[in-house]
Amino acid sequence: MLALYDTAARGVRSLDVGQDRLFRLYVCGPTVYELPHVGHGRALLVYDVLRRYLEGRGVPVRHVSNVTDVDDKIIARALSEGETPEAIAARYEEEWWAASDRLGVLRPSSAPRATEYIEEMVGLIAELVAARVAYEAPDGVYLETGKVSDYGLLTPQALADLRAGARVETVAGKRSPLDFALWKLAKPAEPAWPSPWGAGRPGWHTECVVMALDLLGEDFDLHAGGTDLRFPHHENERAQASALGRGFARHWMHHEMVNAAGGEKMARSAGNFTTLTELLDEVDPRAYRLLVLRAQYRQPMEVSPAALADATAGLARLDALARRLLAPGGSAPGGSGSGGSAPGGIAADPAVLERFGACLADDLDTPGAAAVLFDAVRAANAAADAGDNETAAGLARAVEAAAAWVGLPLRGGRAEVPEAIQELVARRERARTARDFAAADRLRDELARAGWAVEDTPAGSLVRPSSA
RNA sequence: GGCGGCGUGGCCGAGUGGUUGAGGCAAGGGCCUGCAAAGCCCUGUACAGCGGUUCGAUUCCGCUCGCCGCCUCCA
Repeated sequence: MLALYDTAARGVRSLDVGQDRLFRLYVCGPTVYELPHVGHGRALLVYDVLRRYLEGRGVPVRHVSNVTDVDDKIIARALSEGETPEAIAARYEEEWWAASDRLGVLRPSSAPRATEYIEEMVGLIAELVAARVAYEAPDGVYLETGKVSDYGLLTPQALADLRAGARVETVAGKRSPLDFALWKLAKPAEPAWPSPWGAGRPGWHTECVVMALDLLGEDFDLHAGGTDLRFPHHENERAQASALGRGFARHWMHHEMVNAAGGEKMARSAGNFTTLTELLDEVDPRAYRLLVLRAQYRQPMEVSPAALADATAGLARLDALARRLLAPGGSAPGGSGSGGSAPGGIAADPAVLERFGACLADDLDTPGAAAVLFDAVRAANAAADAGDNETAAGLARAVEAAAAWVGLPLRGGRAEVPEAIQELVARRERARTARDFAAADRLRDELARAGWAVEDTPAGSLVRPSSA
């Protein structure tokens, strides 16, 4: 029912999922110190699709995703903007959820903040110190990675090589460059919490372990995040659990990054989008979802104005199908021939949904699933052209259901049409009936300038906002 | 420097050791339409280069070139 590439196993492996057991998912969330960018959007969408796939299969999912609200970058931002770190974190967390909502991403079951877990983190660090896998240095407490027997599970390269080439930051008292901070002693004016080692704040890698174990328990099903988190973040997370003999993630999933057009750096001046917030102001959020779906999650993906335009066009094709074959009664073109709304009671074509689901189950092959979707669109339109409304309706219903499954609601319904626009449409209809096509075309131009597109169908003229 | 990944038609993007190359966008031709729009039908000498393995490679192996990521900021 689901196979995913597992970073630890370095291959695609089946996951143990079923309707009778809770699927426990942990996704690394954001550090809230700036506006989310398009890459964050991809991350949100990839795991949203995974979750919707499972839930659509009837699998209950507990989805935990943290919010890092205490961190060096937040502190730096606060200093540069003359605000408190708390205010910075609160503001950008709000922006994060706003963008997530606009994308139509389901909120996690739990979204704990790091600052809500300080005591638990101190407790875990104390355990690590007691187990002698962590030690105190002048500026904090470090985990001694050399004492974790399976350190490097997620990291293909030999740790010796890794040590050799890396920028090595010399920290007095650190026993190995690979050792990482569990607790950072506070400098003056920095946010601080009490601890047995002095006032300070937790290192970044500890919150996820503590939250995952607390909210999901040991041996949870899947831990996910961007490839950039594979090392050191995820390696270090699991090192802590491993050092204490706790079972951690059974499966590790990493999605690839987003690139700008042609390797160009994303910049507003280049006409690219940099923040997700900006992007969502410019394009239909569903178009970005479709763009993300059309790339496999383990492949880098390009986000450019051209790519977004492409996705927008594809989305318009889906919406056009919904408009033609799924629109509720009323002004929908009815009857036989080239149009007709779906006859009631027609079920979604099961073969389409089956093929669609099979693609998703196969390492989240969303490009394949999209191909199934668009195949069905063509078949539905062809059936409708041939007057086979029953087949057309079944296929259209399947398209609608499949798209909705991955969080892509289609817009087939008539938009609210202002009275003035309706009047222009009516006048144009009268002109056409009178075969005064010059007048009809002038009215169509007028509607276009007002942002409305007209389509003449056997059942009458339809208008819609020209952007849709 | 080390490690990993990628290079498929105008663009995006799947996929496969073998007579017939998913899907989308764009383009050209046709049908439909008063004209459009939407839709349908048709149209594409692709797999970076060079070697190797093989009866046969785009698909496996090696090398070269190019691009990208990671090597304790990072989705």
